[in-house]
Amino acid sequence: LEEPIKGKNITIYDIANEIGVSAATVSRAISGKGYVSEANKEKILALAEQYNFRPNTFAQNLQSGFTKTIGFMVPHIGNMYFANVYYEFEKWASGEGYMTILLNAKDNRELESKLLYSLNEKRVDGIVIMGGRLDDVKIKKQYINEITELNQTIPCLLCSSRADIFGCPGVHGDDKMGMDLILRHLHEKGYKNVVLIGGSDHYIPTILKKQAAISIAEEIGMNLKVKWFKEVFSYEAGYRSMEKILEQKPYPDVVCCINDYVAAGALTAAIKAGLRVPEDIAITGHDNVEASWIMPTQITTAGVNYDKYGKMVFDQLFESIQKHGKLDSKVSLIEPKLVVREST
Amino acid sequence: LEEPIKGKNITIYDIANEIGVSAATVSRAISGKGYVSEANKEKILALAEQYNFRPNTFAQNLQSGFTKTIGFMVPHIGNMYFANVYYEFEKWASGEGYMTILLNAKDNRELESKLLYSLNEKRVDGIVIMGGRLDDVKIKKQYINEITELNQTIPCLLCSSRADIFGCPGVHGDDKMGMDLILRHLHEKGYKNVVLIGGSDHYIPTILKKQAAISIAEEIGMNLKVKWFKEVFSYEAGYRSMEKILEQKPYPDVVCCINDYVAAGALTAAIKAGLRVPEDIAITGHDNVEASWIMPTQITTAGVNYDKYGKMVFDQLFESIQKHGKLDSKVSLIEPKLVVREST
DNA sequence: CTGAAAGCGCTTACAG
DNA sequence: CTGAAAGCGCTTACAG
Repeated sequence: LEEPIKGKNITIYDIANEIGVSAATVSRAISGKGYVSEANKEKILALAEQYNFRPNTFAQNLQSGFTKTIGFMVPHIGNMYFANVYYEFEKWASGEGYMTILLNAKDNRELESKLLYSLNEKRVDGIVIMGGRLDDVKIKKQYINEITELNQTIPCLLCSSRADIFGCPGVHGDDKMGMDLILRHLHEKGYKNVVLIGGSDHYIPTILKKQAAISIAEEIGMNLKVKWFKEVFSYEAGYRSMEKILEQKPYPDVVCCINDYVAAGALTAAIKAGLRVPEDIAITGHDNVEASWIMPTQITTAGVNYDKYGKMVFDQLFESIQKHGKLDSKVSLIEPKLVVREST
Repeated sequence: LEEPIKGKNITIYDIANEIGVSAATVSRAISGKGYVSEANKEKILALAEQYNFRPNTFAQNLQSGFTKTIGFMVPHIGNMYFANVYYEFEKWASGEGYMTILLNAKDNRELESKLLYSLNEKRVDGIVIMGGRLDDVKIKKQYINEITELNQTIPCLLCSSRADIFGCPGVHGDDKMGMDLILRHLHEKGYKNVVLIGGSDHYIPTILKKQAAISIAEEIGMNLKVKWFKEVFSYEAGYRSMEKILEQKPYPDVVCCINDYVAAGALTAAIKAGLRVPEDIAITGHDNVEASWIMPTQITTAGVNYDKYGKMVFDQLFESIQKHGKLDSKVSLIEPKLVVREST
């Protein structure tokens, strides 16, 4: 086998010359579009194989205008919630021949803008955004416009319950239903006094959970208090919040946490304080990430169907790409499922 | 401000026509390379700004041959070891203007081949590979050749201690030193009988740890047994292995786990069995991922400096890109650091 | 300092 | 079924 000269890539012209046909014929043979005689087709494909020929993607892109590349921006891929969605998404995306660029925006709003800008320059075919500014209660008009405008050029899909204010389609977990499942489960188990921790009134998802919790608790007759402390979302937040809660008796029967990281922290603080979970105090989480099942006392949580979530994100984005970003800005909700474990 | 017509992208020709200069001049003004009169430059940049003009990346790529894109293949981004390295890598990569395509190979050797193939087609500027076939003791010649050949076209960087057999540069944690740190720490603490679990003789990294453990234990005079059970690497593996170990008395003083997931499983099994950690039995992990510090009994582990690891991976790959893949196949080891926690 | 022209590698009507 | 030609949008010697 002759090796192509290193550095010089094989092109359709090389193949065309060697066989004595035109580049157009080679192109047809390789792409499988248009007529080519069987004889020529065979010769061309054989030589292409031999030279290990790959059509130059840029040239193809330049022609088609598509990159078959998608941008995916998360705050931090080390957060298993994002990692899980990404993993499932990538499966579907690569199934359709898309490659995905994964960006960590580090919860930095300026950086988000920069990254979106470069994704735009890169001319990806579509963009998925999770977290960051999407969840801010107070959000600069400019940060909204940026995404609205971007969506005119490149279809965007937002993992947010209020994707519509950005004029984009959205996919999000049904947090209200999640709270509902958890509180009704606790109610059935006979728990009466519940405290909700780990959120803040600066972030949409935690506000929605809070509102849902309040109205459901009222409906089923549970005594619910919301205690937002300084730290939010994290293991640390859960740990500190639980410490604060245990400063005053009587303790609540159960502590509902805004997510599983908070729950893991709360669980640890409870154990350190010498309490038994769930006998002395019960704990619930949200999202069903690794943190919830890895704990020695596994945590009851509202499970996200990540497979469905990732598929929905891809499907919606794909549809929007087909429609050149003209997909309406409706939000698809992913139904959670109650996962009962040892902590309740 | 006039909006460009939707769908029709602004090109240097549009700008050139409107101002009455040639496309070449516009190109020079925008790229900043070559001479342009101040007067023209100003007009051009102003109009570019107004139209929000972005040079078409494909056209540029077609010209330059570079994509400023890197491919990064891991078995599963939901494993925090990979997520941590990726996160740090991406930071440095985007600092240098590279975007990174993240691929999950799902520990499927065939899929790995496919993904590498498409990365090749995509003409990324460089490729990072973690896990998968790199760690197999028995590896098909074809799987080795694939990477060796790929590295001729696209510089590859392997996160493996034996990158050299693929003819590629490598970066890897110094597992031998990690075992050393852990065993000496245990020795100092007075532990005598240690069992190593969670690995298998089918995977290079666990074999290296095993060999290191055996020779170090002998050197410092500890009694070490290696117990590989059927399952490996995972929380489940740790849980089952610990169960097996607790079937027979006397228990070892301490169980060393091949990684933190295994350690988390082992810890949980020990707690379920009514043992106190570390009083009744001590446990250690490896890698310092979330699983090690999130447990209510935090796990002593060999900490990877992920920041340094990610930077080294990028630096080496970048250097290899500069040298057109002609970087020698030496492996850079990242020094671990002992992280002492509650489990010992 | 500027423009005409060639070239990067492919695709796709169009004419035959 | 095939080839000549134009075009995708940019860059870069080259001549002026």
